Amino acid sequence: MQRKRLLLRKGAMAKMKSVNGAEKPAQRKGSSGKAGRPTKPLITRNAAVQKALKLIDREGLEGLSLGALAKEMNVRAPSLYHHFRDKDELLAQVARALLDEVDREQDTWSDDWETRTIELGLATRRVAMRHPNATTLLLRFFPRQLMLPAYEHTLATSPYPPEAHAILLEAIEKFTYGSSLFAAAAEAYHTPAMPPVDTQHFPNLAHALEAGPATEEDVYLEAFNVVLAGLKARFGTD
Amino acid sequence: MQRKRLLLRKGAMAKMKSVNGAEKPAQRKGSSGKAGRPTKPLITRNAAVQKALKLIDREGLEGLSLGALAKEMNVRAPSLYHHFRDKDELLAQVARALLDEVDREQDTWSDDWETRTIELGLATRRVAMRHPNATTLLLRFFPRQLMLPAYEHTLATSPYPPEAHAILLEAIEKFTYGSSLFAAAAEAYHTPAMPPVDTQHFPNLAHALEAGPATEEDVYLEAFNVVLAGLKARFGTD
DNA sequence: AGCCAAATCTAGTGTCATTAGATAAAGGGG
DNA sequence: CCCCTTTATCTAATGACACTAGATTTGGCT
Repeated sequence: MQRKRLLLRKGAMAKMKSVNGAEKPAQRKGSSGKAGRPTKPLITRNAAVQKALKLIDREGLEGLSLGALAKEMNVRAPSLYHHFRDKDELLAQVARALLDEVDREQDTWSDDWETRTIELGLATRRVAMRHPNATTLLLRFFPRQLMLPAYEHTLATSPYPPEAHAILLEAIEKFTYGSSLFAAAAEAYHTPAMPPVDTQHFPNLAHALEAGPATEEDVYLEAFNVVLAGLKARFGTD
Repeated sequence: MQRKRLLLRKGAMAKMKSVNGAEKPAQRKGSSGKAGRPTKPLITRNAAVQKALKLIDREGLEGLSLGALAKEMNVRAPSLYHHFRDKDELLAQVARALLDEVDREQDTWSDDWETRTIELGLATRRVAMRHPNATTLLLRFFPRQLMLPAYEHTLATSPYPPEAHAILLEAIEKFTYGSSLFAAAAEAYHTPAMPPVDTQHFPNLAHALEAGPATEEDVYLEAFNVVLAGLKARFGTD
């Protein structure tokens, strides 16, 4: 059941833009008030995904039930199944929407390799902090396809030899997502990134926490520079 | 309606035992087969947590329902609420159990700082790969308290000055968990860590993937060494 | 001997994802 | 213009599940 919607109807394409004028209207238009097909589709994949993300931002991941999303769209929950096979497919699209936000910034970035690499990581982390409740979705539904062009660009312009590439990606990607996921989780669940540390038992740790860079993002940036320095030390020639 | 059997006399109950023949063990011991407090507690927090982890390992995170766990323990689901406030409290204990596995290895580690630091990261990653279905719990319920002693030890013996400590922790911890979380997620959801990459469109990326170190763990280790090299480059004196 | 607390049970409740099947409009072909 | 298929929504129902209420039985303390 549920075909696969390989083909968008052309008519639908033309309007794809109205995504948003829907605040309150979306009332049953030319209908007798019963059920059946509406004059104008009430749901589009895109609108549903965006509303879902907003709902998650506002209420948390657990706050996203199909019922709640449907209500948000002035529609009933089962109708969403006409557009998504199941809830997971919707969530996967939300994850994709997150990385799309990163992707859209790319043309504003520097040409210098190190700078651009930092900008990619930082953009990723900032999207995570903009949507902390949704960030864990990236773990379950990582749309790596989306990032391949950016990664290819990173490797193609990198000053390091091919043998370094896999290691370079591992270091940068995993560090960035590790930092982003934990920072987002701390925000989402209202738990401090670090618990109160007993200065008596853990003097070095306690000191590190108060003496470190001002913001968590600054710590991230400094650590990113450590990674870049490591790449240069291990693989650099100049 | 449905009477509540408030007034049944004990004698009447004596024969209604045939319940099920229940697998084999943990049969009600000194009981007449009804309900009530058992002679010996059937549930302990620890046993429940361990069984929960096993269930997650076997069936996935979604496979852990309180009903399933209860069945595993020859008990009914609501009984678990005598030992855990709610499911989250149980899951938090499972997360703690994971880090306990890391913790228990500590005394086998080297005294050399870099070696020991790698051993800590590697042990963390290996626990994640031993329990890939449970690993995401670390994001929601990170029992950082457990790791404080290990972190303090790392800082106390590190060859780097205090200003470096916060950055050092960020780099090592976030990289390690980033790698572990993604590797575990790939395993848990049966999705490849990297999708098939089109050699035409992404030549550098494709080459990096086939030319890189043999196993994912090897890539992790090499990248870890990059981080360590970066620390030395940025903060080292010798 | 009696009472309170502990540990389990049976019976629900409400929420939620998901399915089945009815209904009505759109859009195309005669 | 009528008919027919497809599309998009609905109502109703199902089954899992987390969690609650309150009954029941036993252990331990006084």
